[in-house]
Amino acid sequence: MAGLAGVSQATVSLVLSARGDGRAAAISEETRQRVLDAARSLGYVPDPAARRLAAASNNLLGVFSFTATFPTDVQHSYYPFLVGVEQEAAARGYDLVLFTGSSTGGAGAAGPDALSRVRLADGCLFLGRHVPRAELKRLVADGFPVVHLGRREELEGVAWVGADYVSASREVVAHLAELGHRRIVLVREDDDAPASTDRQRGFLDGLAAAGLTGGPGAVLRCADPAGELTAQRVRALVADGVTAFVAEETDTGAAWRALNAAVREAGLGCPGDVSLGLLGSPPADLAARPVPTGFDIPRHRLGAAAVRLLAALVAGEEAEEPLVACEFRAGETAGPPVPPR
Amino acid sequence: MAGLAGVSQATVSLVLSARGDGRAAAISEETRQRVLDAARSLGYVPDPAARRLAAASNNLLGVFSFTATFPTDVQHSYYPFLVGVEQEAAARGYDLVLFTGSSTGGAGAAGPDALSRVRLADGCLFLGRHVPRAELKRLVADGFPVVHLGRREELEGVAWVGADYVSASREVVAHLAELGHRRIVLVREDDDAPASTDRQRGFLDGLAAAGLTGGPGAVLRCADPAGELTAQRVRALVADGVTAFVAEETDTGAAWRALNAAVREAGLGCPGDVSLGLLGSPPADLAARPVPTGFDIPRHRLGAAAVRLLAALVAGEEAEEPLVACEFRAGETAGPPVPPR
DNA sequence: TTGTAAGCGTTATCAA
DNA sequence: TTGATAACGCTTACAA
Repeated sequence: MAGLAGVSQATVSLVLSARGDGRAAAISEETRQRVLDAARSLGYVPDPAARRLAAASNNLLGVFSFTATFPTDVQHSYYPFLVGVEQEAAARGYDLVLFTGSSTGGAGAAGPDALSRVRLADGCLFLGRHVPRAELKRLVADGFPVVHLGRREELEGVAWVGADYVSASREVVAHLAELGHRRIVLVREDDDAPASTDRQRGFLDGLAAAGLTGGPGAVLRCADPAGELTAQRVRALVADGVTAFVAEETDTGAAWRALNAAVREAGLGCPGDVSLGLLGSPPADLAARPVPTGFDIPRHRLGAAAVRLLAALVAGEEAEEPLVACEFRAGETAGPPVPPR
Repeated sequence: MAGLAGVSQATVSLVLSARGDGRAAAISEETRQRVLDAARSLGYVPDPAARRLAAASNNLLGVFSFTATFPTDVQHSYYPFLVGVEQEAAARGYDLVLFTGSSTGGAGAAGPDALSRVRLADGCLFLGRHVPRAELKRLVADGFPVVHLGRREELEGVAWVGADYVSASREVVAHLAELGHRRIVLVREDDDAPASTDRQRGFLDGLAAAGLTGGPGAVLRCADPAGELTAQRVRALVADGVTAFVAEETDTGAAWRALNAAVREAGLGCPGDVSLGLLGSPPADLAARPVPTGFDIPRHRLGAAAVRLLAALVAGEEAEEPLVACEFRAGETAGPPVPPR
């Protein structure tokens, strides 16, 4: 190549990497053209591998998930996040490396060095619930840029991006309070995932902000929502003055399902007799009608925010705000309170 | 790294690249362990770019799409393919590089060298309709392993994997013939996409195999199905002895929609009065009921097959059968023929 | 069984 | 404005 154009390899490099940049100043137009022509006629393209070797960064952002990145079941997949991840990565000129099969028994599933593979990229995004803390912290300790998608305050030093469940839950309660509800009950499952805790906090904050009292019965915490949340129980609560219920969103949608079933079984209409709220998005099979009042987790934006943060870390910049706001969804399951019949 | 283990760089390379292979014979178990331990403690991972440059492989398979890889609309996305791609890649120990933003204005959207980025990987999978032929053939000519997902016979030399529409369509016709239908009409759009042509061929093959005659009217080819395929037309055909219709699947589902609309408008029930078949999967909004008799394109398996083929090419092996069988779907829109009322 | 050394195709740093 | 030349981190003969 350099031969055909009659110049040195270095000159070729100069010409070809100057493309786009305005600073073509260092090369004479004639040489430039000669090189460009030769390149075209040879179909020459700089080898990206060599390029990256020499330039020490490879324009690659990793995505590592502790479960299959593309599970067969679209509902429980990371797909929505990836949409945002890809868009933002593309916008910033990064390509994505999907580290496959963490759980699928794939590429490097085996050893504890499975995680080391990610060092191939300039930085890596992590998704999933079950994180191998040690390995992750190791990466961080080595100065490798790491971002976790989902709140991870327990893992000190690990940067993360998460949805602001607190504010979103508070907003839903505020909406109900504004409609006139005075007694609202939260139905949640009995685990202590950050996502659950956050929602409860937001719920209680919202109550307080509206001048309402949480009281002992305001949070219905049940190991098995379907078992505890009976029609009878609902009827009793309503008789006692409760006019609205909110359920937390979980993987399975169990709380929301149980709540709906119990209300229906109690012979109560919604929002005719009671108002319902869902702190999150409905499971796919219940997505149709009626649209639950609640909020949506902006998965696209979360993915994008994660990439932004990661890109910042890679560039050695400061981390930004890790919380992404959720979107309030008016829905059709909440109306003014109605006194019990 | 080599220092910590007290061995030469070459030994490190030997140890690390022998992994998986049974031929660890050339290295003493002790040295091997020492290197492995050192690597683990340092979190060392061979630089893929360097690896590739040094003429080996880097365990990376590329995925390049000519539209955004992750369109917001899941329905029209490559998601189903990616499920298979990821699974198969994981199973074979490959990681995936998503070359982003071909159309999104991303990473390398610009020049004609956008495609050259894929050379970083050991081989690359291409998805999408609008292929830059020249660039692709260039890659192939350079001996870079390339597989296109979807039939691409026009691009000589480019390996591809596609669905076997011919056999699948033939099977649907055979099913109808077995039910007793003697006059079947194919409704197709008026373009010459390979997918359309294949279906028609399968349709005619199926007719012939069942001892039925295609005849001039067996294929209803209309530029605008909605315009041509009127209720009147359907009624006339039925009066003339036609007892079953099959429509091809297209992006928009236009043919199938038009067929359904016309039949309904003609006051005919299905499968009571006429049987219907769909050569493909129904559009999402019509997916519910009734399930159309027809076939499903096994997108998972297509993705997996593409990876298998690509892996074979990367390994310098022979290409395998590029056609993936579709799955017959009994559905609920076909029954025994009924004489016109 | 392990070490030495020659590339691989760029980029970057100096000189010229 | 251009040309040598030294990295870059690895693989792979070939030598020890």
